[in-house]
Formats: sequence, C-alpha cells, structure tokens
Amino acid sequence: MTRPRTRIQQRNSETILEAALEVFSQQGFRGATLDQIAEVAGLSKPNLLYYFASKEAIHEALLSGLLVTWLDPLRALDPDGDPVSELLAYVRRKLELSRDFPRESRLFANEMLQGAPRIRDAIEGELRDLVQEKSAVLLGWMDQGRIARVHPVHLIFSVWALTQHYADFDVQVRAVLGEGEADPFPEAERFLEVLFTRLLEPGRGLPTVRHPDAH
Amino acid sequence: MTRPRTRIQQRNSETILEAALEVFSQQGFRGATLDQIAEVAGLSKPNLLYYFASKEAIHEALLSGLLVTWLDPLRALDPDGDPVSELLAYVRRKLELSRDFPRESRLFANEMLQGAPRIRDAIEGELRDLVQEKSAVLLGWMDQGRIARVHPVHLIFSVWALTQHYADFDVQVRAVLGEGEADPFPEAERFLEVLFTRLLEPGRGLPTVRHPDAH
DNA sequence: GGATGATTTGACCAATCGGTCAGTTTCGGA
DNA sequence: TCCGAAACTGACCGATTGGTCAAATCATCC
Repeated sequence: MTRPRTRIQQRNSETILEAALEVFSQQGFRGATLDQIAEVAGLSKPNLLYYFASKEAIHEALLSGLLVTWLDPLRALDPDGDPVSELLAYVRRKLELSRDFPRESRLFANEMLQGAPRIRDAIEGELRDLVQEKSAVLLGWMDQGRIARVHPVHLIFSVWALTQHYADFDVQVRAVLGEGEADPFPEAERFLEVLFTRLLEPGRGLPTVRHPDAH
Repeated sequence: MTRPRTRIQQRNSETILEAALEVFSQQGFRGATLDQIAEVAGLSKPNLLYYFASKEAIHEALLSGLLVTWLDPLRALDPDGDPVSELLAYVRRKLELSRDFPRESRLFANEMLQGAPRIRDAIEGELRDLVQEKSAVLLGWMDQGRIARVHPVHLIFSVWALTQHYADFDVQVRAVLGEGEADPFPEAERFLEVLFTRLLEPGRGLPTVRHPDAH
C-alpha cells in the first residue's frame, strides 16, 4: 500500500477519506455504505474502489492514522516539566482535539462501542504501553508529593472521558446548554482546569506517604 | 401499542428486546440486522415481526424506556440533603448503572454519536429541563458556600462522562488495566469519590462570592 | 496530434437487507 | 376431545448491499 503519487490520486484519496470519516463516524462501520460515502465525496462508487480495495480498506486507512494523533498529547507529557502544568496542558490539548476533530473522536468511539475489533492489537499494545509508561511518571510525581496521590491510570481515563465527551456527545451538550448559546468549549476548558487543579493539588487529605520501594 | 398479555407474549417480547439490546448496542441501528437479532433471540425473523411491527419499532421500544432509567439517579438528587453526600451518591448510582447495564449505556452512546435522531425531542425537552432544574439546586448550594462554585451544567456533564466512560469504553479500560486484573469498578469508584470530593470541597481558591441577585 | 496509461463510469452480479404472506403448528378453554 | 385463536414458519419479494468489469474518457508526454 504505497502512498498516492499523482496530484489526482492525492486529491481523490483525501476526498474519499474525508467523506468516509464523515459517514463512518456517524454510522459506524456496518451502518455506513459505500453509496453514502460516494455521494458525500462526489464520486462514483466504482471510482472509490479504484482508489481503495474495499470498504474495509477505507476504514482501516482512517483508523491507522488515528491512534497516533490521538495519543500524541499524552506522549508529549514531559516527565521533567512541572507536574500540574504538564497535566493541565495535556487536558487542554486533548480538549482541543475534541473541538477541532470531533469526527475522529466519534470514529474512535464507534470502534470502542463495537468492542474495538479492528484496533484491539493497538489498544493492548501501543496504547497500553504508553499509558503504563506515563503512569509511572505520574506515580513518581505522587511519590515526590508534587501532585495528589490517586490511581494514575484512572486519572488518565478521567482526562479521556471528560474531554472526549464534548466531541462524542456534542448534540447532548449543545441541547442541554441551549441552542442559542455559544461554543461550549471555552466554558468546558475553564471547568476542566478547575477540576484538575483541585484534584491534583497536593498536601491535602491524608499525608502523602513516600512509596517504600520508590527509586 | 398495548402491553403483552399472555405468558408467551410476555416472554418472547422480553427475549426479543434482550437480543435487540445486545445487537443494537454494539452495531448501532443501521449496522444491526433483523437476522442477527433473530439469531441471538433464538427465534425466526418472521416471528420477530409478529411481535414488533418493524426493526424501527424494536429500537424505539428499547429507547423509550431507557431515558427514564438513565435520568432517575439525577432525579433522585435531593435539594434538602447534604450537598456533597448527594452528589457523591449520584456519582455512585450512575457508576452502578454503567457496571450493571453497560449495553444500555452503549445503546445511548450509539444514538448520541449518530446525532440523537430518534430521541432529539427528549434530549431538548425532558432531559434539558431536568438538568436545568438540578443546576438551580447546585447553584443554590454554591451560593450558600456549601460546595465550590463551578459551572453546574458542566459539573453534571462531568458525572455523565466519567461514569459512562467505564461502560462505553469498557474494552479499552480493561485492556489498559491488564486483562488479568479484576473488575475495574471498585477502583473507579474510589477514584471518582476522591475526584468529586476534592472538586466540590468549598472554601478554597477565590473566596466564595454570594451571587448579587440570588434569591 | 497521436499514443499510452491513468481515470472514470454504466451496467451488472450475487448476497443480504427489511418485510410479507399463505399456510401449518401449538395452545388454552369449554 | 375438540375448536378457534394464538404462535410460528418456509418461501418469497423488491430494494439495497459491497464489489466487478469492459468500455469510455481523460491527461500527459513525445
């Protein structure tokens, strides 16, 4: 599967993936049809299959690039930075992804709801490894008393849940806040900043106990 | 649309809805097929349509009962109770729903991802009204300085996002935590209790300012 | 301007879709 | 035991599905 070469190939491949993202993210893999994608793309159905071998291939092309983009903000978490600043920056970047790429978020959510049949390997491998690595960083910060001691993996889950919610449940968010209202994201960012600031602030609750066998 | 009468009607209707929940929650409306549902239910396809007028009717029957159940915990939030206890109890009940009824949660999530075409009215009516009502309660508590001042609607969103995540992204949660690990929910409950306790604890940050025109 | 490969498409295919229907089997009460 | 209604089914329908293919059109380079 080499990359497109001519300008036409480049342009049409992008057009197809763009249309497929629109349809797959809303209907899921089984619910989406090549005819729908073709119509959105403004191309004929046989023409889609001239650029991609199958419906499956289009879906796979979308997913393959997605996980990298999706995990980049977490990957950028700097062990040498200021703990709270780093985590708040992570939350902010993740929320920006929800604002700017809601369809990608929904595509991912659809795949999860189906039990992640097509990206299970990546979830149990690449994603799991990265979370484990960053959890160790978080634990280190907790041992140093620089952030409150909570379960590091659930802390990461909470960032995912809270940010992706604004993309995946966008309809609900806007309906509840009122349709006339403006973009929900600025207020969401303020709320999440307060939430994580208060959650992470060290030196409250039980006194922080240094982990016995921490290096 | 009267309720089932005979024992057979009762039993088969339930069997069909149970099977349909299984399939719809995983594949979405378009992605699910009557043949799949019939196979899971152990009934023939024409027999499904003897009990329900159409695929649409089965889906509708599932959704109609869902919203009530889904909002019950929020409805139970008692304005006269202790603010933090009430909210923590709400979180706990909502998390229990995710643990005990993950398919219902995914059915709801699927509907949201598709833009809620079939429950838009309920979202913009019943659900919105309830959130507005409870937001007023939360604002009252904030005015009294009994919980920290945050955006009440986003506070409710955060409960939804954090609890439903454990049902909707169950595969991811378990994969990241490690397959050998036990049930993620006990640890999730502890984590969320800490999160909301620290978020809501009053008397920190900027001094609480009583709203000028609060009644 | 003509040749050649890249691009595009209408027509078509077998499989599957939601749904129908005539007819058979099963059930419950008299 | 028998009868009418309830429950169930195989066969079938038109529409839609993912995908194929030969032929037509287009762009590019000599």
